[in-house]
Amino acid sequence: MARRKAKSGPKGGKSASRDPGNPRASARATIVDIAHKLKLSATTVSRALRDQPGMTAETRRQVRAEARRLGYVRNAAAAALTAGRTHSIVYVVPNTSGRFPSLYHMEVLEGLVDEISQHGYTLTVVSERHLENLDHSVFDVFKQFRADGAVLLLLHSGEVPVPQTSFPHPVVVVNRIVEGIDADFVVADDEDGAYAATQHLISLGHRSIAHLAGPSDNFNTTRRRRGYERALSDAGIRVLNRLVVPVASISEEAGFQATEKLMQSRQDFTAVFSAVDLLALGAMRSFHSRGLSVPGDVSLMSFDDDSFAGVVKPPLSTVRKPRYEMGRAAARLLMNRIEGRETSRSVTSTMRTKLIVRSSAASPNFAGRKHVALSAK
Amino acid sequence: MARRKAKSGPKGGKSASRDPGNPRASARATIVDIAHKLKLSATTVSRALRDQPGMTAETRRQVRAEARRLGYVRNAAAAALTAGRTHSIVYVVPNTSGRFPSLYHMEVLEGLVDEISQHGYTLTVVSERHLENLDHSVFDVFKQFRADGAVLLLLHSGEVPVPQTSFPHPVVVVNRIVEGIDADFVVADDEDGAYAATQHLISLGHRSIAHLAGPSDNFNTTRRRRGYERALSDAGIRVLNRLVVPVASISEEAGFQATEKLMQSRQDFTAVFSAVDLLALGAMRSFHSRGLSVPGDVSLMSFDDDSFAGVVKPPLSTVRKPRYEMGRAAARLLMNRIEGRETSRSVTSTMRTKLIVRSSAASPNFAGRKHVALSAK
DNA sequence: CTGAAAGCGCTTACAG
DNA sequence: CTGAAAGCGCTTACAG
Repeated sequence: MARRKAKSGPKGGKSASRDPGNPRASARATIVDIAHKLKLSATTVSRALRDQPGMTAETRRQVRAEARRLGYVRNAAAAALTAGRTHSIVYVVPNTSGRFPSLYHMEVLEGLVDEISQHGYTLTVVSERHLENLDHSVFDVFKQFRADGAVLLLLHSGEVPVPQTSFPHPVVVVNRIVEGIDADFVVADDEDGAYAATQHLISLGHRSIAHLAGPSDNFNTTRRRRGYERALSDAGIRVLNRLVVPVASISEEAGFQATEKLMQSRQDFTAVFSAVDLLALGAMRSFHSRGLSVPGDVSLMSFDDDSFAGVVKPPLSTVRKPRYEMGRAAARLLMNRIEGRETSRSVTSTMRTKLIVRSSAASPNFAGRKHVALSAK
Repeated sequence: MARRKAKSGPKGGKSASRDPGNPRASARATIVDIAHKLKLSATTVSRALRDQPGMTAETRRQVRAEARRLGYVRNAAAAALTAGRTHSIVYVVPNTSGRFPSLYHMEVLEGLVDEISQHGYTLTVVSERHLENLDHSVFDVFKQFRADGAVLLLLHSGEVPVPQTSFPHPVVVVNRIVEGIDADFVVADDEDGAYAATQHLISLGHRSIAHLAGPSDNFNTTRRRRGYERALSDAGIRVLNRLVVPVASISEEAGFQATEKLMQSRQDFTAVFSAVDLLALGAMRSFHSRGLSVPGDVSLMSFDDDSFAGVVKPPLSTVRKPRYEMGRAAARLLMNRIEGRETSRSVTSTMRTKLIVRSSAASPNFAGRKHVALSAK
């Protein structure tokens, strides 16, 4: 006979929980334990537990009560094997290098977990690095892992290797829109956030506003630049290319260098809108090194609300993406797809950003301020 | 007959990958696909794939080659169901409120994922909040989720509800040691880190060093205080209780208040060792508001290397825990337990901290400095 | 060194 | 409204 039968005693190995020889074992109740107790079939129990229609309310009630008494928890492996769905979502952890991505993706992850667990789903985390070691891209995640859906947080700029085949399960891409892939998207309205930041500066009285622009192949910073330009235009202010300094990479040093360059070009301006907080940090260093005060001599606004933003001197006025909510939104999109409520080809959920007003921007003090152009060394 | 057979055609439903009617399906190859191709049994294929002994090198080679050709990936659900182990680890995401915990647990998580995926394990993330909604504590994680092990990052101070029964699978607790629970532990050597920080101050010439102490029920900050006291004693400096200000909760404001209190008590000191970066931030505010310069008039050292530490003015000298490495260490402990290499009752892995010297601490300028005691308002 | 058979705990057509 | 039977894709004693 089968070894398991032999091992688990007279009851026929139906469940370790009733095995007297193994009192302290994991002792998981199964669906047939419940069925036996109630003199029902496993089929009925299974249906009752999954809220399937076609049964007395009374039967259902009894099954649930018994399940609760026994501390029954569905064996996810068995369910996955038979039903062909795992009730799990994979989240691909990006290869983060800096701090901000880390913070970003943690909050996305938290939103994700909170939302899917309410739907009875489980989150499996896979690292992009691991996928790469297996010679796979993030889009190949289903080749290696079984899940009912995936969310990919895409943090890097530039081209993305668009997969040849369509995905076997729904995919949500967070943080950027990639053309030509069969997925849903969650992004923040970076353009609108940048618009609001710039407008804030304008409403303070600034007319000459420089911009530290991110890399031109970055999905998010290019949209921030558009927001900046649109805010100026809408206020009847000309967009001057010489006030826009593009930056090739995102770092404090890059922000410093870009600002130095701006100063050396002897443009005059009363405010700067930086596409990224980290760049703003470099800008501050540049200003301070020239004895310029923020916001006394120059106002500064930025984007991201990185963890240091509220803590630097002066605290940075900036724009925040709803990171946690973006995670939840991604989860909801996935649930809608998986449960068949969403049938359109692709949906993009664009989330509102939030203007965080701190103290790095103020009205220009035309009379008393040091002209930044004069501070060029 | 069975519906699945009927559905997948003449080959007997062995695998969708050979079903001509469904060319684009998920098309997962199974073990029997490989077996058929090679005229072997599923048993042998299964064994070959799991590196079990007792077979020709040649057979093994063939199986692996065929598996690769077919893009075979083990069906984890089936394997879990039969073998009784899931090859997955649960990570319980703590309820973070502040930023630092978020950063902390992200890096722990990354170390965890990287390490376990090398062992063929998968990471399932569960939130503490979700467990609580189910009326469970973090220690009940196995009641709700099946996994071969768990890692719990315990961030909060104070008592912990020690579980009555032992765990059905290995558990590693990260960030604190809890007596009376059947687990392994990964902690940093906070005492040693604090000792090093204090010693750094002493070697700079400070003899009068105040301490912003964390909550007295916090596992980590109490060890930091011990490190501070031991460093003083070892240097022949008396530990003065009036130079130690305890704080009830950890926040910038609490650090500010504690420092104000210290100043008002008119103690004189030339340096402060703060148990937590966030408190140090409040201390800085207090000093600056009194026109005291750091490190000109007071030196400041801290602990955590929170994300703002390198970015405030002046950049904070502090102590860093190896967060990523702690995640890996937790994973390794788990693997050792699961694979039976570790049999002792409990092992605690204490990780070395790192002194990060930036610019908030310098030699005391006894001649020129403003005495902090005189700055009391 | 290799395989046949049973079983893990569910779910799903199908039949009543 | 309920159940018997087959099957998901593996792994594991057991037998040769």
